Amino acid sequence: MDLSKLEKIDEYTWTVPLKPGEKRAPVVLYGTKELLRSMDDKVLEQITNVAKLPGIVGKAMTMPDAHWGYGFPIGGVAAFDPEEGGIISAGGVGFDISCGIRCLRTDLSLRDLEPYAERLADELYKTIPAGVGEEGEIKLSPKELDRVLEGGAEWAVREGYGVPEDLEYIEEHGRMEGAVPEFVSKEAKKRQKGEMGTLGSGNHYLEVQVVEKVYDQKAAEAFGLWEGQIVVSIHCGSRGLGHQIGTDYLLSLAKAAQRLKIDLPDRELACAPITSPEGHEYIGAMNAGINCALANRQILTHLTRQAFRKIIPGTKVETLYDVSHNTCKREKHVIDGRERFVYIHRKGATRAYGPGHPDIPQRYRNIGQPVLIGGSMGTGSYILVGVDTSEQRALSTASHGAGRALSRRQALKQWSGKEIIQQLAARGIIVRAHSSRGVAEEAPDAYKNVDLVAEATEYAGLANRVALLRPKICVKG
DNA sequence: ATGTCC
Repeated sequence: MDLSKLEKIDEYTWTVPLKPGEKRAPVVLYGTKELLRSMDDKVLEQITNVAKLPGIVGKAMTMPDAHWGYGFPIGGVAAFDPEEGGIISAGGVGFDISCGIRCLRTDLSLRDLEPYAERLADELYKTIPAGVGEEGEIKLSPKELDRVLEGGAEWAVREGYGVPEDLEYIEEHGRMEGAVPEFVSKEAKKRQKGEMGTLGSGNHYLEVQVVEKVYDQKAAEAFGLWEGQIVVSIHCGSRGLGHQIGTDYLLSLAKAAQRLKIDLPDRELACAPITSPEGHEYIGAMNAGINCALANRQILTHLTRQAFRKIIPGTKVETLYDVSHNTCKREKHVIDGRERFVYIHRKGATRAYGPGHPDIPQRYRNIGQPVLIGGSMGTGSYILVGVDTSEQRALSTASHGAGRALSRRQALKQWSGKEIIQQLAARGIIVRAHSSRGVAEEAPDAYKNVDLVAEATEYAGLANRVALLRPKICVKG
């Protein structure tokens, strides 16, 4: 990104000056000079376009891990007020609705794990269905799938995939209100009927990780984390169903925008007023997509427990937290000095409530919401905690991952999957992948440095680092 | 991300 187009507010906060006559909300980009410089100019163009959408309130923002996406940048955040003609956009949520990370803590230390690592890797690879179009053991009738879309992780626990305690540590207690299965197309449901409890492909993964470093002892204690401990991170979303909802509603919202003569700065920003029929339908379908993803990660949690207990009997595997990073949620915030309900698009961005928020599980409430930043394969991941300053700065939002630095195509040109797996093995990381090409696309160096993203997230006042996780086993689609 | 072009 060309930094000369930006105005520096402080080392971690940048804005774009308004051109004469230009009408839009303020744009704020969070991140260091180095991170911003490595971003595509498209990120700036896209977030400036978002700032022009009807009914936007507050600022259009990008997180330190932002990169070029469909319509909205990934790492883009924007809130809209329905009472001011605010819109909802499928491109502002992302195709993989409610893609997110579930983190599980175990009672194992790295030393406990080491003798079993290869066998556990094989067992996880066998147990966790993954890959493009890959189906699992669970086949659902249309009726049963509707129950998934209404019930989310609650449905999964009811069916025996996990324990009620898991639900307490999932956003929305595992079930998103306002899901309307009737607004999800037959096609979307057809694609999902065999895909519940599957990991998918692309940047999705299941990693067994060790807590390498604790930054904040008090928060780590509250989260049940200690140095040397084994944890598991599951990164996946709403699979074929979410993707199909995105495809369906992109068209429907584009038609609505045309009918209502909404002046779109970019065709990819197809949107409709929150209060319009199309907007209303998308919200019902999107919430169903969120429940699909929450149920999916809940089933994968159950499968992970099974694999651990088969190889290392008696292992405790508890849900630390589950965050979504592709959503649009109705939340109460003070904007322009007034409390109001707004619809916040967080695309490749994580909700990050500071201490005391009632939606944080009791156990963590005085500390803040856990924030999970997934790293690229073979590097590291971070657990952070929400802070007070994030509300005013970014409507309680933080980064979600490392963010791509190279496109998939560029990555494929540079590496082969085989060499990446060998390189990681030499560093003690066991990779079990369904696709060698997928591994090349996800090569560690195709991503930004996650350490810099986590550091910038903290210094920008969005969330504080609690623990650094290093991968030991990585299962990929 | 994605039954990576029904």
